[in-house]
Amino acid sequence: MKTGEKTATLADVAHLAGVSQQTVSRVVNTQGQVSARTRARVMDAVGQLNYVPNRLAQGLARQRSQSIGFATNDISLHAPSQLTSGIERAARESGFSLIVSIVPGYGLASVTQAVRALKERQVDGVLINASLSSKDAAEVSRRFADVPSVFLDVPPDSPVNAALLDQYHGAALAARHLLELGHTRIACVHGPQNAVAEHSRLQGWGDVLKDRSLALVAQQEGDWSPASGYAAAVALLASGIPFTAVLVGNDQMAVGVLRALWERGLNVPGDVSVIGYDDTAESALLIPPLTTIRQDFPTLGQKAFHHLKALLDGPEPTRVTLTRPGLVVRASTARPRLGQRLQWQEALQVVQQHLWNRGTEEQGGE
Amino acid sequence: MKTGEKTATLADVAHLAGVSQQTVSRVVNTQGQVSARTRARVMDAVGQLNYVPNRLAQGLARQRSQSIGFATNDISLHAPSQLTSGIERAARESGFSLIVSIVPGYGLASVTQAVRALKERQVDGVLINASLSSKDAAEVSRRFADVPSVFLDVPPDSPVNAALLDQYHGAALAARHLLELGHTRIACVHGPQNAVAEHSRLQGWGDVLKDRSLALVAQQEGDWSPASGYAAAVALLASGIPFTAVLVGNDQMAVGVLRALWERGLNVPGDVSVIGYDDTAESALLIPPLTTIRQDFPTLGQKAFHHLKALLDGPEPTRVTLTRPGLVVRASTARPRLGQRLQWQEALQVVQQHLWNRGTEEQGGE
DNA sequence: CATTCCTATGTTAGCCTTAACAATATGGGG
DNA sequence: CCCCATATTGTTAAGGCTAACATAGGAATG
Repeated sequence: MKTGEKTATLADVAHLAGVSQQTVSRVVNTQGQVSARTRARVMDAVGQLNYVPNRLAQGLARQRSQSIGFATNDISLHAPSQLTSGIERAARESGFSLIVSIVPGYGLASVTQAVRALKERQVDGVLINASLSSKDAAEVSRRFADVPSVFLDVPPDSPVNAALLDQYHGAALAARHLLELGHTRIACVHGPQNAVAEHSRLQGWGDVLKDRSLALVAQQEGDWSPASGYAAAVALLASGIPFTAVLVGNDQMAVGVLRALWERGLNVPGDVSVIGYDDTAESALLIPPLTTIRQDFPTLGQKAFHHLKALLDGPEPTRVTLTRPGLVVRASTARPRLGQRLQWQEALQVVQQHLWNRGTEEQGGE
Repeated sequence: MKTGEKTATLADVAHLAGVSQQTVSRVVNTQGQVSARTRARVMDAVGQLNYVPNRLAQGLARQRSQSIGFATNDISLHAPSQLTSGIERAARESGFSLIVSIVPGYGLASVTQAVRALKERQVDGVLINASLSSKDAAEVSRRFADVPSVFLDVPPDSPVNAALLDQYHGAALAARHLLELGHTRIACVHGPQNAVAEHSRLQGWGDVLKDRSLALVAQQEGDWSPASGYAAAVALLASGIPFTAVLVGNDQMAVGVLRALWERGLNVPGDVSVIGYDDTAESALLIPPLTTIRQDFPTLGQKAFHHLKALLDGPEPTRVTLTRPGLVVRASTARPRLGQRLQWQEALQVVQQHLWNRGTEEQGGE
């Protein structure tokens, strides 16, 4: 903070009110016995000087900063930003401030660096939303043993405190849905492999298919972005491998997949079923409305915070909470109807494409 | 932070290394003269004790916390989350931590509350991304005169430090684009009126139309969400007022608008042109690809931080920086072709709708 | 009326760092 | 061999707050 006309301190207030610092402290923190008269005088002085407590000093004296840290990877993505929203809210309601520290990249080193920065700030605990193997999570937890931590993106069997979404189960739900519709040739577009959650999902998809002696007919990796979903779908189509359904790692990539299929004149769900993951705000309004797996990140954020808070209040045994996502059936999935494509649909595509081109050529590029 | 086996302090390190605290401080902060031998001994002790500096104490002593605050409204929205990403990054690169405080609701009181919480934490400065009138912004700036502040969502003529996107100009770009294509019956779906930026945009749209003696034929308000965009478009259609183009306040609502038009069997851009605002990652891959106004929030966040940092380093005159967004022409806009709707398109809608319904009825709800 | 027990308030000593100043050592010039 | 400049290290006093203990009045009790 910059020096204006000097911020008032407890001592200033005490002086003006003619009482001791401690009394002012008691009034400000509404704890301990203070006579109504004194309280009024103090409050008055607080108002006059526009006193604002100094939480740094308070934290130093109390040995508790009333702040928590959130170490997360790219906060501009859907999941982290939704999580942040839930965490901040829960924290604020409990009187905690939130310090955000982005984990730049993957791996133990990056996470360690981010958490260290938070520890320097004396956060009372940390929430860690970065992909970490079971082993690495344990290592982080050990290395920062004096700072309670709750992980949000680690394998469910990690020996650390964690609040997780049951990715395996969610993925299984998606795969089972396709199976029940009668699909047997299923491809997938998954997220980055170094994302732990994605690994669980791949597993979930695979296991369900395996139960029916099936397997994914093709896989492509994206980076969560719509553009990467598009590229992945294009690659899938280019491979020539026939498939009637695609499991997609998140709804954003699904947008790209939908587009790629559309460009090829493939009808969704007539020719290809597409199922996403997340249920973002736009998913219900895409064309077609996207069948997907719902994940409630803000709520997960709140749960994670309260888990952390419990850890702060009284040490509990390490535990992992798993929240099961749900299947949301919309219009992007249906029974497979191989080889029954309607002729006039292709005609439509051509006409529509033509219209768009006309729209585009009138104005130059970007 | 919880007590584990006690975090090491400067004194502990000093003791172990057999030097004074001050010397350790000098080594840790790499400032002042320290002999190589001593430095080595200290570093060794630091390593052994796994010493981490206490930034609270440091902030108290230095009268500078090396942290900045970000007061923003709903961080789960596109703009705030993108902004956060840019700000955090710039801050981290300059050695600052970021404390996030959500502004719960609209208006001076909410903002004051959020900024006060940040001031308590002794942030060196604040970035404020909440809609505030010119007057209210000045009031906040005055009330927290001792904390340098940069505003991100205030009118461009506000007497405060601000880093803004030129919403007026961006909106004008969009309206001009439609005009140039030949549209005269233009409707709009705008965001919440209490959003300052939205006000500028409405103004931009209006002024451009006024230049041609035109006006918006209809307006609907949304809340930035795709669902609200859908509802707004439905209302627009239900009103019976004919229009050939829609200006939309953000790309997310545009998703809903596209969907509503599609459901009515209206072709975009054949029957109605749609232009969004933001250029989100999915915009280029929607069906049809969305013509929109590009806004680079992460970069704005960085600029805002550096503006704030300049304020910290040396008081400068108050200034406002305006960044001009750009028009991205894609396929959702074209010349108006009133009354030329193709019959078979409606037929297609019916068939497709039927297909989807089939897909849906097989599996129960959510 | 002395004694006990609250209630209301004050005092003192830290929390961990840094700024400012003090002190000691080192080395070269006269 | 003394003196001064420089390099290196140490000492002391904050910074704003709270925990823990100390003290002074009363009211209640016997």
